[in-house]
Amino acid sequence: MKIATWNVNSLRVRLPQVLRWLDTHRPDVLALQETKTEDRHFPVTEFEAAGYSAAFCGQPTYNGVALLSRLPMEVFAAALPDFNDPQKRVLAAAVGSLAVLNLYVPNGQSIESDKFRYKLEWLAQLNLWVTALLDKYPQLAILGDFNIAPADRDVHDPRVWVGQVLVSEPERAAFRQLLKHGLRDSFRLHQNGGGFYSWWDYRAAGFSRNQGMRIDHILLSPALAERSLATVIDREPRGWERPSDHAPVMAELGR
DNA sequence: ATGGCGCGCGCAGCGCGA
Repeated sequence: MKIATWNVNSLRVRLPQVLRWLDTHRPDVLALQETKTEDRHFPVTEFEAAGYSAAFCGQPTYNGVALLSRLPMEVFAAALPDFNDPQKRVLAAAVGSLAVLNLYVPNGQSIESDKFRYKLEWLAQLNLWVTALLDKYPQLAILGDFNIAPADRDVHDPRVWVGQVLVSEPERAAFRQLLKHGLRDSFRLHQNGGGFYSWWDYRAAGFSRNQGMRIDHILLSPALAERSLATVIDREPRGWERPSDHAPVMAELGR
């Protein structure tokens, strides 16, 4: 089984690339973030023609998440519970024996910003929810754009980013809190080195110089981590014409 | 070196992303 995540930075613009990538890799589930697409405009028929059913939770201009699946899918949440938030950043579904939680974690903008406080509150509420989810769904995968580089090896030049949003200690502490539940960063089950990124700035030729960050993740519950065969960041679409600034990340599960 | 690009919105240029 293959599950994947991709921040597409507008599904309207990136639809041909998503269809191309699905056709090549045929994941069972693909979680999308930053669809920036209202539900009434979601390209359901295009994905159905490709063999995927779709669940989506969108809004105009900003945010928006979706799940594509080749297997029957039953949505059980479209928001963080007990957290009043108009921003569409969460979509959770049961797919076969798995529970899949698609997240678009707030960016935070800057440490001084109100948006940063919102990010930390959002992450705290997520941590509360994950405790309950793991009880109910032992086979839980949490995937998406976390907007957190967990460690300095996930940042091209940590000195430039010290104390900034995406790498600050409070954000990393929230990420570690998720791992304390027993969740594993699936990429790190298979690769210990640095220099592996999932996002590169459009500016300053970030991709061609591999100046990026690893902020898109697939976390696996203990039961799923045991089944983990591989997790790869596919850099290829980042090199296509008019790319998203994020690359897809895909995990392969055995048994 | 904090701009640099790309997106939506909407028709100029701004807010936002990371």
